[in-house]
Amino acid sequence: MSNDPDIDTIRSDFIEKTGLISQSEGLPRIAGRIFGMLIFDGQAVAFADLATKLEVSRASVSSSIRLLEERGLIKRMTKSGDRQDYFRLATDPYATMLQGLQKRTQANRDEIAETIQSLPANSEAADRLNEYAKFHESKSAAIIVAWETIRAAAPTSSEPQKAVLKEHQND
Amino acid sequence: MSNDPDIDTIRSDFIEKTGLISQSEGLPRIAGRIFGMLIFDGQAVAFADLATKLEVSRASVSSSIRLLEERGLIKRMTKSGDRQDYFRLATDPYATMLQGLQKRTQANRDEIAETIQSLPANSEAADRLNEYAKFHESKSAAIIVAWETIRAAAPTSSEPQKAVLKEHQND
DNA sequence: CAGTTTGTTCAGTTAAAACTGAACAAACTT
DNA sequence: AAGTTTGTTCAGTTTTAACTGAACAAACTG
Repeated sequence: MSNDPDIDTIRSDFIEKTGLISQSEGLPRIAGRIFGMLIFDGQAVAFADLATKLEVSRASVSSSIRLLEERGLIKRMTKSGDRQDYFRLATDPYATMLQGLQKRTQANRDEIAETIQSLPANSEAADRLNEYAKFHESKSAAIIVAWETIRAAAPTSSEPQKAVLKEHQND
Repeated sequence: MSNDPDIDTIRSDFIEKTGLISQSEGLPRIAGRIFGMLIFDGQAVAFADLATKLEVSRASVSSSIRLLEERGLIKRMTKSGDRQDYFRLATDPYATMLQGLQKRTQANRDEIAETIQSLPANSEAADRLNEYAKFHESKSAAIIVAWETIRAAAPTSSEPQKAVLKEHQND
């Protein structure tokens, strides 16, 4: 009874998974699918292929790509003799994701700290707000730990890029 | 130039902040506001007061309360001689939040691990998926650290509950 | 008992986000 | 130059989630 799914099914299931995971982390589903496709395929993928294979509009690809670039999770590349843009994962996307998460968490903590500062000196609410602030602080600190773990585990700068693909300088 | 905001302004600003923070963590904004109100006020708040003070419908209060109860973040109480339900923060809501986050993160990791398992033995994609799985794994591990930090820091079971308020047994 | 208070449920509305099609500008090709 | 390919933008649509009002059941009150 060999009911092993074929590789294409595995691939698209994985892409759907990353779509859902990303959605739960506050990214649009399409952005997560693009990210998953880049993980799975491993090579630079052409802009048009993203739209075609994911069956979404070029507009959606464009805006999701922008989000992913802004967050530093993917890189845009060019191929000599080809007018299309290509995309691949950034060098260390997971460390970058953790860094982003940590910054947002820290920003939340700071917001709460600000409220505490503005409270009158004797306010009995201060202790409770401080518990809440400490929660964010611990979370932030823990993410830094995770970030260091990831950085330490992945110092191998992966396989060298194919010569024909070169980084696209954007600014 | 004493432009210190009064306590009510500070209070509602804080409640709005918790609403936004919770929203970024995947809870409806109203649930976050309820949570914030319970933090700030420190005492058990009546169901009707939640609806009135937050200027939302009883239906919204009901469903947000349900979410917060399900996640173990708040507790329902009764007051003898009063037919209303009252709500207060659960004993250790932040530890519980971290625990929930950790479980979801671990579930994501497991999903990816499942995909890796189903890949043919020689698949060159496996390494890349494994990086992604390790990312979730590190995140999960780090959250456990944060959880332990919080638990260690907050062993004081706060001030004793007012005698007139008693836990509501729900199942 | 009829009438009130209370919290939940559910159908329907509103609001927010995701997504699309079409127009466009820039860079190319012939 | 006219025509093509490519990615972005933006107005408008679709989808999803949040929220509400009204009906309801349960528990109480007089």
